[in-house]
Amino acid sequence: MGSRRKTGVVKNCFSCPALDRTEWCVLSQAELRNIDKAKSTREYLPGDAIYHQGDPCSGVHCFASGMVGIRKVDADGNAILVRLAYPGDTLGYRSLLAGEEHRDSAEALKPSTICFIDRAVVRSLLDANPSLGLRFLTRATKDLIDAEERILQNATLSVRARFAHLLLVLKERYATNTEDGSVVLELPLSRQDLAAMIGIRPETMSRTIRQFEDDGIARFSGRIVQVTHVDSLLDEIEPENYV
Amino acid sequence: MGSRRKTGVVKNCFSCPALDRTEWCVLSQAELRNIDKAKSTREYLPGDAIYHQGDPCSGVHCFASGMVGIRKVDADGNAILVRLAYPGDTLGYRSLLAGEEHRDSAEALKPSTICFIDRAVVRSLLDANPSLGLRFLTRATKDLIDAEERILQNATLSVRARFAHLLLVLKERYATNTEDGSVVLELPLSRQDLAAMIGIRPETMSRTIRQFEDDGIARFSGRIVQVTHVDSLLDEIEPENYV
DNA sequence: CGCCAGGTTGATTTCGCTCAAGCAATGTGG
DNA sequence: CCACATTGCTTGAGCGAAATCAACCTGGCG
Repeated sequence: MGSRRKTGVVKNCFSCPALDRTEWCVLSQAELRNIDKAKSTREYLPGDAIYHQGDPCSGVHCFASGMVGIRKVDADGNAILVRLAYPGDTLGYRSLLAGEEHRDSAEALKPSTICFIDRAVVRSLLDANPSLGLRFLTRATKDLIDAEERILQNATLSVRARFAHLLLVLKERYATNTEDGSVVLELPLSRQDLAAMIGIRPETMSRTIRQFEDDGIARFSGRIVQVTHVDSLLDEIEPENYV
Repeated sequence: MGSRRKTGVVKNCFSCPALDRTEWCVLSQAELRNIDKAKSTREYLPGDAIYHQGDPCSGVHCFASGMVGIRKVDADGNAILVRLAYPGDTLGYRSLLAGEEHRDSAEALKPSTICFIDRAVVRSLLDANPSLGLRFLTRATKDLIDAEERILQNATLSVRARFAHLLLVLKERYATNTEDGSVVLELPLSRQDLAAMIGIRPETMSRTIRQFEDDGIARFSGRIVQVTHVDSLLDEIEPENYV
């Protein structure tokens, strides 16, 4: 006991801790009640699959709490981590809207609570309440801008810079405490997954971590990272910008 | 004369050659008439900017005919080509929906006809006709899937494979004629822009082109390319897949 | 004519991958 | 409880692909 305290059952959508961050928050009380009745809730443990790439996409998953990673199978058959999802995210909405089957897999990385909403329900809500569609549109647009930003960065930046950037992003979400200017955080990912996130091999990840330690940028101990100089991370990203 | 025949003035939206490919095609006649009255049309010559990265985004541009490239300024200040737009595309909708200013620049690569629609008009249409929003949502989702596909490919595939892929994509759009199995097309891009599209340096582009010639995959003469074996291009992309 | 931008080519270097070994933590079956 | 696989991580050695640096060539264009 004690290891499951965050996975308490979500009673209903109204008390969902992530409701404010979801697209559904524009719905009326009556519409929300519709979802609430139609949804099914499940608890996932680390490693559990929420859905698999290639599965038919029969609805969306509403990510209430926990931690989830999105994976894609590459040409060699490896399920590489492509991004993280956050509570409030609606998993699988792209596949649902664009086509038939899931383009990627979703896997719980920590104990998570996730609800499922059938496509028919989503469809009827989209038809009934135009603001829901606009809300999803805004979301898709934001995701799109992020994706294009990432294309540019992967093409332009060095491995060091990309790793520094990743650390900064993770810091925003997972920094535990800050003291004398340094930041401590627990990486939610294995080295392999860290590597995949910035498109490199695990060996190169190890070496890059070692470089960062040697350069005094951060200290790594397992998944605990102490970033000694946040500014150094920023310096890594910007190759002597002049603007 | 003869070099401008494709840039005839677009009289109105109803006779727009790209209407079927736009999101606006779901609008009623009355709504389309609204756009038609509110829009302004402009002709652009190669090199002309449609909008600049950083500009406030005061509406969308409706790409009727011609050819347009989307550029992004990288960390070094170079305006690198990130993708091509096609007639029927609505330029700048991401920036309009997501935030304030343009995240990239649009530039005419060939003589082009492009209309401008003010954000207020777009907004009122989105509010009035829910299917328009859903249409844009589908579009954004498709773009998003493309972008993520590209992230994966850039990380996974070799330069040869990425160039082969680019040639195949350009072939779909710009293949002029096919004869004895070979395909001839006119590349719409400079070497520099080709290089930027697959995230490499111009020098590497030159060498890759030379490799393709030496390997008998294609013959390059200026911007004219004769792809001798289309199958060879496909072979380049799939590194002995077994599935 | 000289200039300049775009393109090609060559020489060299750098970065990240591959291959390979070793190590610590964890699990498993006898 | 020990012998042993297994898995994730690190480290080293060598290689190869692409970047970088540099020269040169070409075709406009003032």
